[in-house]
Amino acid sequence: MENSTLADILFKISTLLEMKEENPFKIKSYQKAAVNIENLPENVEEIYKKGGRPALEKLDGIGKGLSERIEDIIKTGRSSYLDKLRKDIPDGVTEMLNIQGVGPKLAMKLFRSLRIKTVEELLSAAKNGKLKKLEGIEDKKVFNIIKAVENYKNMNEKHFLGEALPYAETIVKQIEKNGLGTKALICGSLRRMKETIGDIDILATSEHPGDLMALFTSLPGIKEIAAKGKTKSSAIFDNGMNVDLRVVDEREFGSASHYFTGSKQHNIKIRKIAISKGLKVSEYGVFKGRKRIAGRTEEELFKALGMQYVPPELREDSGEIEAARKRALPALIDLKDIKGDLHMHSNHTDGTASIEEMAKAAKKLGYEYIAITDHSRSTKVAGGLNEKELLEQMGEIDRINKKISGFKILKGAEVDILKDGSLDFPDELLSKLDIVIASIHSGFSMTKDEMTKRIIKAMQNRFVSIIAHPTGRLIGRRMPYEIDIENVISEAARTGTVLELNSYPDRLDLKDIHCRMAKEKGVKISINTDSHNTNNLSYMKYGIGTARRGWLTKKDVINTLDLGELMDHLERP
DNA sequence: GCCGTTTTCGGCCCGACTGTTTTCAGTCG
Repeated sequence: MENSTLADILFKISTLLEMKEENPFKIKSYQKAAVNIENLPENVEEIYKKGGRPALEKLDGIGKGLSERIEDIIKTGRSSYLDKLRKDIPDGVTEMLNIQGVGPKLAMKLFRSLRIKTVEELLSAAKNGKLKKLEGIEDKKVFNIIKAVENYKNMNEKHFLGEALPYAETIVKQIEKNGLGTKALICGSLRRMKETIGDIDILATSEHPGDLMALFTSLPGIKEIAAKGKTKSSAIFDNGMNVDLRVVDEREFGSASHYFTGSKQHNIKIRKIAISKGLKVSEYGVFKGRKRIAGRTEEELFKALGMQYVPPELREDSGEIEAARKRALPALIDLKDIKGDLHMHSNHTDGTASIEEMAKAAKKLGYEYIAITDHSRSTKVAGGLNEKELLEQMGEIDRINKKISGFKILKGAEVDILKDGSLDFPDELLSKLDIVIASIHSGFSMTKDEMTKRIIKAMQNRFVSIIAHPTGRLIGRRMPYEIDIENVISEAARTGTVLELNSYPDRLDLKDIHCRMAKEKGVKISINTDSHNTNNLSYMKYGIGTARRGWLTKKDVINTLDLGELMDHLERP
């Protein structure tokens, strides 16, 4: 069972407990356990299989009660406790919590007093005046609920990092353009580089907060203003993106950005540490009694708490706070460490740019090398190359390499891993290439066992350098293949195979926690863009963000090596 | 329901906004 599935069940339990007005701290325990499990690199089911409930109870936030619930879930595939809770509260009532302004109390009141049990029923009750029968609900609230339901209905859930980040950057530019916002910073899960994000949070300082709010709320593309105050405004843009802008004083900027960046669990733990030191942390600063002792910068805030600076991408309460207190955080990889890109396509297959155009674009980014890795013959939809075409392409690369100085194009291929784990090209041909990437493009619906064996067999081929997009997921569209990722990582460690972190915004595969797991087993990662045109090369920053979330350093990543070192690394005995 | 360099019992992060209210509960981040 995936950790995310398990975490999901625990989240659902916490929601239902909240609606039943259980002890708030019990509710928090379930939430905390869910978050911890979600961020855990090791598979909880495996932990349980190896060490039983005592092993579970060693995990942070899991005690006797929760280990029993988790055992039940692992053994039966469902939670009898959750099933019991759901009997009393229909799923539709829980769904109403997604409506802005409807929380657990109101949802239950609607259900108990008016028998409203779906979002649709809520909308019609709002429209036909039934809602006003409830105490404490007047016209304004009814109006807001109608608006919120409509927003909920045409909101398409989460947005890709690769979609949200450029959008947010454009808004920041517009805010800073006319000098009203002296400083603006993207915060929230976007700053933490999560693979999908809900809202965009922007923090700004300004000499003229009122004017800045007026500017923000009149930006092009705004569909609706959800709130507009002196220091905070919230707007919904026509692509469904919800953007919050907050303005704070310069001297609060650090503590405010830390607070608005989150994650929630990280903030809670930071505040607890503050309390244990006789301090108080809020978005307005770090306080000793009434005296502000830090807040202008985030560095200052962490220093005041006796900690190392924690980069935003690590702030998930997954060990970063403990490490920062011991000054043991890794020096995370940075975009500028990248010296080349080892996975891209040209117009010989499904790319749109020529090899030379790709090379020149990469050189312009400051890279020393790239690998051209077009598809192999079996990937028919992408126009995969046959042996003869690949040999011709290798000749072309030799010719282009002579033309471009101070830069090297490696001869590569993205070779299909066939259903039996063999490769789409014979070893004799693979041996002529500088780099071989192997990946799966068909036969997704195999059992976990078969799929794991298939990939492991490919890794055992001595010519295979990298496994590309190892889990095959497409975020929001396709689940990962059924594979035993821990086994795959162990085998990669044994064979010295590199695993890819594919930077394509809807892939980000390996994902953050798997990167961390690979690093711990000593497996090297290659962060590649899988570009199909020259613009795609810029996707590298999403891969870097994910790598940082996975605690990777420069030395964990092979395409930070210079060309000579890389060629040595790619040599197989 | 979890947790412990003051604790195995008594705590558990902090503050703003909204809509409804004359002092606050609910919601949100």
